[in-house]
Amino acid sequence: MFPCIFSLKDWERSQKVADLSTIEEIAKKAGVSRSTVSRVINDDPNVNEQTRERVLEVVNSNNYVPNRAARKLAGGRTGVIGLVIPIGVSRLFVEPFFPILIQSVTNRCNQVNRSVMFWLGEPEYERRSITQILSNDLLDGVIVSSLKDQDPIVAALHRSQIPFVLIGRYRDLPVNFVDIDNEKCAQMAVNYLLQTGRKRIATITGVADTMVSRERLDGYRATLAKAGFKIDDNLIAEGGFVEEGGYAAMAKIFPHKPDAVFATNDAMAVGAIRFLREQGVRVPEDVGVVGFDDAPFAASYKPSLTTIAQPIGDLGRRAVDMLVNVIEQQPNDVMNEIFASDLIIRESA
Amino acid sequence: MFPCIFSLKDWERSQKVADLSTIEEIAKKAGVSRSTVSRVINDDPNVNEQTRERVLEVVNSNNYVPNRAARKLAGGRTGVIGLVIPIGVSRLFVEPFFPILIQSVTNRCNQVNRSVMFWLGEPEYERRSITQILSNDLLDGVIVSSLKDQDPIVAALHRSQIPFVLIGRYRDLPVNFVDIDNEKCAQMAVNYLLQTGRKRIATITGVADTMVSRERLDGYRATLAKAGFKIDDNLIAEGGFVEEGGYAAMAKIFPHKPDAVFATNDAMAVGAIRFLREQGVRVPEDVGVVGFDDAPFAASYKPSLTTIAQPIGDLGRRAVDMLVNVIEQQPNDVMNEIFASDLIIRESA
DNA sequence: TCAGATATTGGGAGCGTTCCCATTCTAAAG
DNA sequence: CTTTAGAATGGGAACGCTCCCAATATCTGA
Repeated sequence: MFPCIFSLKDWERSQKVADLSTIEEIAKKAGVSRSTVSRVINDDPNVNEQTRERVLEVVNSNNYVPNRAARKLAGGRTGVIGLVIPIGVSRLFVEPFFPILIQSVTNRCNQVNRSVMFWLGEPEYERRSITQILSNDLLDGVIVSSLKDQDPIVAALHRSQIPFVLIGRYRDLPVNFVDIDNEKCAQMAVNYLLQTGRKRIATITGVADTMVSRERLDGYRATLAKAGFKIDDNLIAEGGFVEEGGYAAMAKIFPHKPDAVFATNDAMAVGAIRFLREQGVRVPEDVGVVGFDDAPFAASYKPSLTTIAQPIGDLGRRAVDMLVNVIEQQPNDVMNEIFASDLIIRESA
Repeated sequence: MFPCIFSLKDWERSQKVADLSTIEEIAKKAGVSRSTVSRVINDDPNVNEQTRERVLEVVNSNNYVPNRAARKLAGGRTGVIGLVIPIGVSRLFVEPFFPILIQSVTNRCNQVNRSVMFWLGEPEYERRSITQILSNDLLDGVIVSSLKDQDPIVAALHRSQIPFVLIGRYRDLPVNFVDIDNEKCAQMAVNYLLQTGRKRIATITGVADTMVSRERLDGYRATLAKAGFKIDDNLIAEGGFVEEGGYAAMAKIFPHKPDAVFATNDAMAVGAIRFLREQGVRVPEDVGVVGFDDAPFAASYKPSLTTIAQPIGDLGRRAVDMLVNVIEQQPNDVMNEIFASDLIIRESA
């Protein structure tokens, strides 16, 4: 179909053609009406089996793809899903969460024959353009990840009536989302540290005004409290989910003599370990470190990271499936799904 | 415009509305015709200045955004640009090149009021769907990065007449592209190693059937030859642009006693250093290592990496600008732009 | 054998734009 | 005061599809 091009000669020979026709042309070739072709390509059951095959044959041999713009305009779907990740460059590059998420969402979309339209985090002044785009256009639905608490996009989405699914819950609003149980994850991490005899367990939190940070911190607090420990605020510091932040947070915590740290992602865990090393502190002998994410580097890092593995791929795939379901079935109730995570025990704690 | 939502009450109160109208409604409100509004929003000069202002006022106050599907159907543009990066997961996660590229492309697109549709690398069987999508749809144009030699997408793009720009040249075909001078970069790296007295300089190449690998290898060969060295094929190994590959390549090269390595990206440089360390070899004292990319971790790695810094952000931005230009001006000649790169000297060589 | 149901098909209308041509308005020139 | 070029504006047609209803073909049972 699409030959490779091996030389300039090939290139010049290769003719510019558009072998794709309109539904009307396909109809004529198949000897049926526009409507019948439309039914075939939209899987309408009310078509004679032989007719369907004949049409399908013409469709395939002509490499016909329906025009999405026309389809949308006529009240149909474009098959385009928006993916919005409103975070800054620094985290996008460093946290493995995002590339994996992006990959799993785009892959699943391809599998279910959808395209992905993409928005990365922007300075505030560009948010307006995002909401404009969302509220009109070519999108059948939207997936949004990593929201901050006061992000106006949820309200915009809601107002514009476009189907959407969040990755990570948003306040306690009744919206569609997929998520992990962050509190329980934190509980697993802290409990493990307690089991290994740690007495002064610190935590490095992520970005302040996000559900995910709050939940992990709540889990940390609750677990310690339940074990009969008093919470020492000196053992809590914010790291913004980036390596440098982990380093700085560890520097703040260190004078208060922790014997373990629950870093709420792996990037910060690495930052923390870097600081500890510079102080001549041994990990895990003197201070145990638990991370979060099971980043690709977590296993090969020295020491390899004990960490919580989120099923990021599952989150992305399920978000797509959920959104497609919302688009097609328009259910009345909101859908939620919580995925389980695992504690991966390695060397660092 | 879009208030934040602070509670369930807010949520319930927030009404679902679509305050965006059609061009016809705007026209009525402004007391002009559909055509005039169309002229205004498309910057047609044939509009009375006062009329233009009046229309603009209505447009803004109603938050009107033209329907892209309708626009496309009527022969206009959608303002959507496709970004295709046909590489596998392993590299996407590891090489900083891609997130930075993605970020710079999407940011620039936002700046020039375009949306980005996104395709990541896929197994071969999905390539078909990519070309299908490209050849029809909502896209005004396409940016493609990181092509392999035999990738059929270029031919498909050419045939379908859609404007496109490549990041990294493709064979010697007359197509629009932005690129760096890979041969010269290799020359810089190797020359530097020569200047520091290295005599047995090895290289770890990337993915075999790509221009970029070939060019860097050519540059390596040419520079050594020019300096009067004989090329020793034992000092050349392929690393596939990933850390593991760099490690394995170094393992192959090591028995042949190199005193320096030009790794054609930073991930492989790190892999190579990991191997050398395990052998008790000191970097840079015993073996100097030069990387490529100036990845975020390059500066903080121990030893910090001497590397070539590509202007990735510039490449992405320029690709967008070039594509927009092609879309709007439809120039007859192809456009190329080569960006300069820098050698960043740090500890590893 | 025929009414009535059911399966299948066809075609008009309309989605919201842009493009193009026709019309109206303005102002300068005769 | 009329004519006319040019500026400004309006509206029909078309883009390619889906939806809906009407028309036709086929089948069922009495």
